[in-house]
Amino acid sequence: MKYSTSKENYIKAIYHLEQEDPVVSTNALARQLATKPASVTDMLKKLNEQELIHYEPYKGVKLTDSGNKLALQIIRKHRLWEFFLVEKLGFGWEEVHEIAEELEHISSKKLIDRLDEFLGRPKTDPHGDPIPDAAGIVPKIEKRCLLDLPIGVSADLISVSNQSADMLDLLRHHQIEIGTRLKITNRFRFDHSLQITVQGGPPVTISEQLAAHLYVAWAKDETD
Amino acid sequence: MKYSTSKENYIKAIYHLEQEDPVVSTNALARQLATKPASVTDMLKKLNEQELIHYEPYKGVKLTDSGNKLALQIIRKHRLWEFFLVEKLGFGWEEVHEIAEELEHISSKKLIDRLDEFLGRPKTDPHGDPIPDAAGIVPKIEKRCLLDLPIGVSADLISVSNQSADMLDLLRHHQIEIGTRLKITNRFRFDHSLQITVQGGPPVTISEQLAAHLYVAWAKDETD
DNA sequence: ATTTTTTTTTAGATTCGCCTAAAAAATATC
DNA sequence: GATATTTTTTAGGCGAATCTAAAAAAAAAT
Repeated sequence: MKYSTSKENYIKAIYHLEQEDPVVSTNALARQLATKPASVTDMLKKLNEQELIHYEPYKGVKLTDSGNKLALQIIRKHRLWEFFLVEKLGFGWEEVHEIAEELEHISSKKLIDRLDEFLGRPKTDPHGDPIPDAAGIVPKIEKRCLLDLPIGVSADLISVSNQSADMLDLLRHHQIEIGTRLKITNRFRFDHSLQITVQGGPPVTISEQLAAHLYVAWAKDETD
Repeated sequence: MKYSTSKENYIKAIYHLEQEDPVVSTNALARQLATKPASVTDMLKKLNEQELIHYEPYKGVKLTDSGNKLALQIIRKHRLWEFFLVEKLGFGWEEVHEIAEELEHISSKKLIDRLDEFLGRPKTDPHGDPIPDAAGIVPKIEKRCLLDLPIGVSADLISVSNQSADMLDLLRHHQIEIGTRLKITNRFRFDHSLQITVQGGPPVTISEQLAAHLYVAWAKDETD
C-alpha cells in the first residue's frame, strides 16, 4: 500500500507522540505537524477509514497494528538515510534531519533494503537512535540518562535526545560525540550542574539541561 | 526557488521533447506525461506565469533560460541517483529509472553536490547518458549509432537509447554492456541485420532494431 | 452543579493538479 | 477557398490537504 507524504507524516507524528502518552490528542498533533486542529480532525477521519489508526471523535487517537508497522518503516528509512548522509556523504549531525524528512518518503522497499546492506546494517543513526530492521523490530539499546550515572563510573555516550544545531554546537565545543567516554567527577547541588571528564581529559562543567539530553551506557563493574 | 514535483516533471518532459523538436506541442506533452491535453494547458499557464516557459496559446511551448537550468538540475539529480543505485547499491540498469524518478525531486542542493563528489564526479549515468555538472553544463560525448559504424572497425559501446527491461535482457544475453568493444563483420541487406563480434568473441547476429538503439565511439584509425 | 475555559469538531472556502465535455482555433483536404 | 479533421483551449467539477470561523463537547474552575 502506498500513502501520501502527508499521511505518512501524520503516522510518524502519532508514533512519536505515543511514546510520551499512549493516547494522542488532536492539539498535540496539530502542534507537532505545525498545522491547525481542524486539519488534523479531517485527516484523522481518513486515517481511521484506512485503519491506520483507532479514532473516535473527542477521544484521541492510537495507531493500529498496521499503523505502527507503517510508522516503523518510515522511521527505518529516515534513520538509514541519516546514517548514509553522515557516514558516506560527510554531513554534520545537525544538517541531516531535514534532508531525511524528504528521503524517508521514497517508496521503494528494495532501495531501503539495499541501502541497509550497503551501510553495513547499522543499529543506530548518527544521534544514537535505534534503526528498526526490515521486520520492524527496534533494537533495544540499554541506556540511561547521564544524570543517573553515579560519580566516578565511566560510561559511553550512546545517544542524544536533542539534535538542534545549538546543542550540537555545544557538544562539539566540549568535544563530545557518540561513543565518547564520560565520567562524572562532581555534582553541584545549587544548579545541579555536573563536573565531568571527557575521554579521560581535564574536568569540565556542563549544565543540567545539557546532561538531561545525554544518554549513556555503563557496565556495573566499569569503574574506570 | 522550490517547485512541485508535478511542475518539475513538466519541465523535464519539455526539455526532453525539445531535443526532438524545438517547439513542443500540448499533445506531445500530454502523451509524454500520461495526462490529458486539457490538464497540460492548465499547467502551461502556470509555468508561463513563473517564467519557466515561453507559452502562447496554440503556439506551443519552449523553455526559458531558467526553465532550461531547472531541467538540467533535475536531469543531473536523476542521473547521479541512477549511478548511485547501480554502482553502489548493485541495482540492474532496468530497475533504476523508476526509483530515480522519485529521488530526482529531493530538493537539497548540497545533497546532490556531496553525492556527486562521493560517486567520483561521474560523467555519464549507467545507460551512458551524460550527467550535467553543477553549473548545468552537459559533457559532450562523441558517439554515433552502431548502424553507422563501418565494417571492420572496432568501437566501444557508449550508450543505449532504450532502457526497457526487454532490451536490457537481450543485451545481457549477448553479453553486451556499456564499454563493450563491438565490431561489425557483415551486413545483411534483406533485413538490415548485422553480424558483429563482442569483445573479439565469435560473430553473432543482431537485428537492425537493436543496433538502432546502440551508440558507439571509435577512433578514425582504430582498425582493430 | 453551574459557569467558564479549553479542546475538538463541523461548515464552508481555497489551492493544486487532474478530469470530461464542449467550444474555438489551426491545419489538412477536397 | 470552403469544408472536414485535428489540436488546443475553455468551462465546470472533483479529491486531497489545507485554512478560518463558528458550533459543540469535554474538562476545569468556582
